[in-house]
Amino acid sequence: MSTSRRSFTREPPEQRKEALITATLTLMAEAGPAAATVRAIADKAGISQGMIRHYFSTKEELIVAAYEHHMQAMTEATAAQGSQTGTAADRLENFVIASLTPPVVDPSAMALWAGFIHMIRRDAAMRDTHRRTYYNFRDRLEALIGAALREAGQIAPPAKVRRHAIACNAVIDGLWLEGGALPDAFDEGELAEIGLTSIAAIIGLEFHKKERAL
Amino acid sequence: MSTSRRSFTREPPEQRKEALITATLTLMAEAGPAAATVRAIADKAGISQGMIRHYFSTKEELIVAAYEHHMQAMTEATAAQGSQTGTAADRLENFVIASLTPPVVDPSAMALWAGFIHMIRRDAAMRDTHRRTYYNFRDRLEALIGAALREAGQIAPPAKVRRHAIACNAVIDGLWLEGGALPDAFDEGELAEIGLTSIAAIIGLEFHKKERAL
DNA sequence: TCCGTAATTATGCAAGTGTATAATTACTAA
DNA sequence: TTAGTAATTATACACTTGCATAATTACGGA
Repeated sequence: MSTSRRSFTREPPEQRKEALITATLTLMAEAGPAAATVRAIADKAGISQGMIRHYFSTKEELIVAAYEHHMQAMTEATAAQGSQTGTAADRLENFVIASLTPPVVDPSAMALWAGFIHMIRRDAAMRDTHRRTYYNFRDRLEALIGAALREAGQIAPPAKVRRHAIACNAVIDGLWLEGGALPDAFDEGELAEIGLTSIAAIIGLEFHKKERAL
Repeated sequence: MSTSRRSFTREPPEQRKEALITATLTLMAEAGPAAATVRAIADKAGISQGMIRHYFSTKEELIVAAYEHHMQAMTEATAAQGSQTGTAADRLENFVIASLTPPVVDPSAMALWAGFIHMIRRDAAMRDTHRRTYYNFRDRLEALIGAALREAGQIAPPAKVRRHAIACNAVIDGLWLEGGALPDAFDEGELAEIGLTSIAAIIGLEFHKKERAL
């Protein structure tokens, strides 16, 4: 009989990887990057630590995958709420609101992001993910701004729309950051309201939707 | 004679603390938070590791002091360039420009900041420093905005000036972040230019200074 | 000049780290 | 039913970590 090992079932690679990634993100969000050790990750995922090296060639690689996962989740969260229907201005408005309210604005999500972002200077894969994520967000914003301006009958040179997108992106990022870092400093809905007002001023357009319920 | 120890001189506590703090910041900026071990810090500071526990009750305490130091340096850098003389609009303009050009905008400074900021959720002292730093920056911005508006003969309700300050702060933070994270994505002076244009639009004022040299 | 004190160095320690490897076990296909 | 194989677990290893403590040394006041 020898020593009794814990029983296990074989699972598809994608499921195992996802479990490891989720465990990594949970640990990092709850207790910081330092808490995401191979043993803690494996424990939280309910498997043995050998699995990390089996599915990822190194812990570093798992971290990169977790970063990618987190950023994709945030991207999807901003795209979820009806950025598809309605006028361009409406879609832009929804996009901004989604970006500046929970669950996108969230202390855990912000801390997680910060725990990753300092790595982009030293890790090429992390840098690449950051670059891709940033441009993806900004390009979507730029498309919405351009469409909203055209919709309002304004001619907008591409260079100007680009600068608008950079500026609006910065407003959103800044407010998102501050909402995550000091959650008690802002009333509910305040970040979105300030974001919309600022973006309207920057691109020279007004949003027409009625006040949202608080 | 026994074993030969390295010779040393006694130095004032402030000097030792500063050496340790500087070493910590350098290591964290160059190689990330994980590289700032007690041994590496002591080596870089040119003293033995026992000094860390002698001047700080724990490594954590040194990290907090280093964070405080870094944020104060950034604060001073934004205050340096003539935010004292000239019209309020000029001072606001200088403040924004200083915040959106090197050495404030800097990949190392940004990575350093990110390496710290994820700790504010778990460490009360870090959280306190962040809160203080954030409000200090925003309050200075709010004062400048209020003065600039009054100067232009506009009446501005305090609540409105507050919202303006939150928004302008977000623009600056966002641009600062993006400039540090993707230094090649923006031309020299572009961040400051976009920042000034956006802030002018948000508070409804124009900056009159001539174009700055690139 | 010399002694006491505190700063400083050196060393030790228990715990934890990522990774490598060996031992087992579940599942598949014949 | 039974091999074979790949997934999974368990364990070992070399190294690093933060902290504690003992041994030394510089310096100021008598």
